[in-house]
Amino acid sequence: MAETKTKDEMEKIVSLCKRRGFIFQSSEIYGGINGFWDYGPLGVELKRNIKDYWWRCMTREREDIVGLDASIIMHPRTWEASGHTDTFSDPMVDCLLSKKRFRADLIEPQSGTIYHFTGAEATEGGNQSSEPYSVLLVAGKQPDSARKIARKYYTQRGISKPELRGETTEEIENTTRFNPENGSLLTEPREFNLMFKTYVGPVEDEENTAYLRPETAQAIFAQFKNVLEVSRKKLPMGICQIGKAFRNEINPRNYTFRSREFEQMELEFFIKPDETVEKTSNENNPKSAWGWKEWHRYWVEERLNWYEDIGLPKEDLELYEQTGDDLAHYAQATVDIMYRFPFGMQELEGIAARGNYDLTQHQKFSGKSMEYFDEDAREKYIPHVVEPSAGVDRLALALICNAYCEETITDDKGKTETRTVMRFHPRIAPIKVAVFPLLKNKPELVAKAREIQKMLKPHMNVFYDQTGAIGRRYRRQDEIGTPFGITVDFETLADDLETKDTVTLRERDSMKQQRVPIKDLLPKLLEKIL
RNA sequence: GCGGGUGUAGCUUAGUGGUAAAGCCCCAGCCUUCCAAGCUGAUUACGAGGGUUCGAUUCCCUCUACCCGCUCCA
Repeated sequence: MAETKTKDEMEKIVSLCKRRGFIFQSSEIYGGINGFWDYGPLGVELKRNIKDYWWRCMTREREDIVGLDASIIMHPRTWEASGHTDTFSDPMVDCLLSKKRFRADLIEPQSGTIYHFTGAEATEGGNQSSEPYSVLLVAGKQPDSARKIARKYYTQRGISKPELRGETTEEIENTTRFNPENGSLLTEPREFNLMFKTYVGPVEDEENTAYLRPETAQAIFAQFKNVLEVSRKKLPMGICQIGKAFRNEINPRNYTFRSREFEQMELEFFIKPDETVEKTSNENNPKSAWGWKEWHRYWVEERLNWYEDIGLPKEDLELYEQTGDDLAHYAQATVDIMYRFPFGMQELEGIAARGNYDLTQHQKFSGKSMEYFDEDAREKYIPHVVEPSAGVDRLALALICNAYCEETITDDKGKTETRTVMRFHPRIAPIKVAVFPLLKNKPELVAKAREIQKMLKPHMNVFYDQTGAIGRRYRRQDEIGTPFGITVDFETLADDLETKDTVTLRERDSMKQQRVPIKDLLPKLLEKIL
């Protein structure tokens, strides 16, 4: 069933998400707003199930991790310490000829001769341009190649067969104002600030500038000492958090994949520095000998297993190890967990070994100690950290893409039709079970179905439906990924049959049904969805 | 940010310089003893603003959103 997910399919998925209430465009009635999305009734359940399961696996079922829910707006110094104020605002330049965009600070300085032109005149048609333009000619190239570039530029601007005007030359060294690929002049550098800016208090001035957090992680570092103390944990220990983050993406793309407002699930797992590990490891506890490499590998494995646990197949997941240029300057290692989206292999989660960079920075900027006293080693140090950081919205999209399936089925009479099924893992399916009376105009069927709905409701998301033919109701649930359907029929009510107080339990993927005593329903379902 | 494409009902599509049609979905009712049956009825749309015009969903301009490519991407 591993059919290829095409772009065509992506469109169907987007359409289904809207039609059934998973995802809507934000502010749609006003024409929408680029990079923002809303989750409808089913989408919000899906997201909640994802977050709940992550939270359960990260904190409740572990003894070494605790939670945090920090504010979105923090003291602006936070972002100076983390480096976001600097690195999240890159000056960018565009090539006037090719329109290609560069980061101004990454352009190699060049030396050579600048050819300035004051304009150009068309040899045909008679129109002209008085816009100045310049081309850099590096040593060893013919002057005509500079003129050729200039003619191209003016041709682009509507001057046919242009004759160049006002040529002058200038020697220059180490300039970054020209495109290294073609010599064309670049635009003035423009700031691209990727953090959302706002003002704390009603007065809008520089003093009051604050930012919507671009990641949840920094609050964990900032609260490290507080949380460590109240949690009464010893290293290694982790602090995790789920919350909104904001990035002014230059170009949001691929549906909800790259949004300007998104939700993260982040863990900062604090560990001993490798030097300390050597001193304090003991034979009874193998993990005590783990340095950052072992912990990093451990978290990659943990997270990979977790994705399989909620239904993403191994063959559609891939690990990508960042190296060299990709790797942030502070990171010792980063592994991305990628998923095969219909639009390509894309990152779901990054697991970074960040050394003690962040805590060191916050110690430096706040003047407050971030040190930890290790009782085994009898020494103080700033803990190191491994950070698994996942995107909730990306994961929700991955799960939707993964679940989407169209299958051709043939009925008893040999008629074929298409069945659309969302094969969500029961654990994350928005609705766990649907309850139907076989017919709605038989009060005793309806009453029994309502009774079952009431019984299950406190334990899971149940949907009751009595409209139309039973087959239609099954298909409706298939399309939103409800894994189970319960139908009350006449055999449920028959006093003289063994089937009294049994119902049919239909399984979404196989469409197979079995008769189950009503009293067995709850344990049977709970076992599947937990 | 650049280039190209697109925007008519919840979805998929017709169509026209004189305010719009259909299928599916949805809702109500009837019917229906297990996989989108049938019948009756109902709601719902020309992305926004401006211009040309007696009159614009249609032509023009601007904006916006979505898709593709480039770019960007902690």
